[in-house]
Amino acid sequence: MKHITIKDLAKELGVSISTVSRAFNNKYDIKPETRDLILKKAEELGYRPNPIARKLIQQRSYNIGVVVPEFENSFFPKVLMGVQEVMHDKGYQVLVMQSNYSWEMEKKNVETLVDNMVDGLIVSLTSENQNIDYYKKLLTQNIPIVFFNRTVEDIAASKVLFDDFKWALFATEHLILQGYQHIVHLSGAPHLTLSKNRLKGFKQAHTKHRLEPGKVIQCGFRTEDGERVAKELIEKGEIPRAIFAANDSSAIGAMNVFKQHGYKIPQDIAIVGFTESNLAKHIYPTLTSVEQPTQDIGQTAATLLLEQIANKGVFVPQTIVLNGRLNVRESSMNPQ
Amino acid sequence: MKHITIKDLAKELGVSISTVSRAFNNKYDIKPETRDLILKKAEELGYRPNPIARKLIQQRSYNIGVVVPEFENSFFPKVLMGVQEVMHDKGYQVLVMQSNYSWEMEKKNVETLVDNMVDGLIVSLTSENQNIDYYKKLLTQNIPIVFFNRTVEDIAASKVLFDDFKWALFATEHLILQGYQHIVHLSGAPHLTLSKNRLKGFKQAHTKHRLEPGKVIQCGFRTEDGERVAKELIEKGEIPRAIFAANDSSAIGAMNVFKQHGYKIPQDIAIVGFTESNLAKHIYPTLTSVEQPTQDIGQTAATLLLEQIANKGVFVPQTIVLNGRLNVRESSMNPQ
DNA sequence: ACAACTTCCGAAAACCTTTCCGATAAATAT
DNA sequence: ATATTTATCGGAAAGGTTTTCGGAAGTTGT
Repeated sequence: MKHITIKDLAKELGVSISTVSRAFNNKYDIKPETRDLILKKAEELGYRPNPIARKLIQQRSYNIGVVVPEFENSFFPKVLMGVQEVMHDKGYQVLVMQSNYSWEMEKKNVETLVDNMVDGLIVSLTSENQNIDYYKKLLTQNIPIVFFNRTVEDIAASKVLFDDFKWALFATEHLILQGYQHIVHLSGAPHLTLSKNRLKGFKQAHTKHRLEPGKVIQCGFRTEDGERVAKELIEKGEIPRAIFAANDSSAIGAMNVFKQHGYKIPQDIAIVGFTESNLAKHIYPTLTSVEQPTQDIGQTAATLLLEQIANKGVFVPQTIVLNGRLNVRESSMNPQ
Repeated sequence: MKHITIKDLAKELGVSISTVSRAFNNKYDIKPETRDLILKKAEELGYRPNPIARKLIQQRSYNIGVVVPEFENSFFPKVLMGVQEVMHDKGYQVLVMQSNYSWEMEKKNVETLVDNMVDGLIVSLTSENQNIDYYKKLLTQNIPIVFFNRTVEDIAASKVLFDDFKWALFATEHLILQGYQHIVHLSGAPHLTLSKNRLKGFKQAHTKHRLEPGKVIQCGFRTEDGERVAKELIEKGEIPRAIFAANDSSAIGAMNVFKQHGYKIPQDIAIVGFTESNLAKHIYPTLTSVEQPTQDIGQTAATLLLEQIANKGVFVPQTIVLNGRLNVRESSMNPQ
């Protein structure tokens, strides 16, 4: 017993295929009574239009695709929630693929999504150097894309971003105002704009408060990166008074190593992180961190994409920058 | 300028459509030279077979769908990694949908996935009572499904499970062997088999060691559930010597509340959790917890599904139970 | 030299829908 | 009463591929 098709339903009712189709897409040129009749019978037989065939002829799917590097940290899952919320409201389904920080896989993911005729894409780049020509080509083919979180400057697409510079400045300033000097920055993956901007913010805070430029250590985003750097610092005997890390994972990695070696947080070393992992308020001591409006990021990205899908062809790329919050916790409170 | 189709490519080369198709599906009845010629030209023109059309006629997609309740906790993302690993190896793409702990959404997700002609499904149930008739229908329609983590007994599908009973017993036993008595169990959502089994394990540990039955408090899986229960216990003045929680989130919630009220962990109260959240080894004190083989769960689920896809029609449902590990940490170490 | 295979390829059907175009009958206008 | 519009429907093309079937060569066997 195979799938029941529109033909079966039409024959069953003694009407033509086109009429059934009209009923399902409720077109104007069908008598309301016959429409109801068809819909009722369809329900009865369990008929549902085959979306594959529909996609093939309509060249659209009412699916949108989201591509993220990972969802092990809570950041991406949370923005995903935002995306889903508005998309489901509008009758879209959300297909998610993770690229595992590999740009080859990212490309493959985007390709399958496009091949599956998603009506649009929301993507957070794995690397800013790697696939951008491919994305530009996609854009010229008029496929709606909005980037978030990790993007690249010179691409004419909509983006929803976070003001990394501003909030890195605030975070650093917070440390300065707490009376800390000689702050060290553990910077993120150097090729990402967000790393660069956080670094810039760190530097700007120093010049603003007429301090010597703070020390910068190339670190990375993973817990192990933070651990490694902390160990190096301990070996060299260069124990900083305060640390501003480019994200929570590296902050926590460093913090743990320092704790293991007997340093007290924040008495000996103050620490602030970035991007509010869900560890921040549970770890000991609780970690001061910049919180991004994750849900909101997802929602605006989705809304932007929807607009773009609606006015296909005649849209102007928008860049929306969202606001955050600095959650001050124990790890950065100067005890004196 | 539209998509380039098989027809364009055929005309360009002066061969028939069928020959081009044969080249791409490398069938036996095509001359190797013409195949190479076609493939080269295709590369040149940027032609790729339209998967929608292909799905429509082949009734298969080389996509598989995964439906999970959420991916905010690291559990599901990690099994997802396992799934992706083996699926990508075999040339499958993985579409992920989250049902947000709503069985209506779960059903919708499964429907879109099926409509999109995924070759199979891997799902973790949101509720064990709600959609199971629907799943049974799917099964009779010969759609390969494997369940994991949250499943239901009387359904003839493959499952990959964890021996919650055994590991709950071990976890409780660990507390007993550390010298703790009067252990309280914070149980999970009562309608889930995994909650029941963890509860059973808790009880079994007591009878095995000839102890009074331990107290059970209906709690839930979220951090707030643990917080609520802890507050209630404090109000009533019934401070337990040890707690075995049905998962890490509730354990952590309870732990935080107790800590805030001045109780020392583990000196005053020992705690062990379940399912090794990524908080466990970062929180203070570090949390003893049962670790599930997440990656492995994903891999076996994927392998099982692949088998089932291969021998469609003539397969016997398999249930695979995987082993875990008890990570003993500070929160349960009896100081004396 | 002729039959019987191989090897390679083209034509056309099939997958399931939507949509354009035209047809019929009823309703309105003249 | 005739002409024109409106409401409703059916036929067929289109979307892009795979696959079955049959045919034209070339190859082998006797």
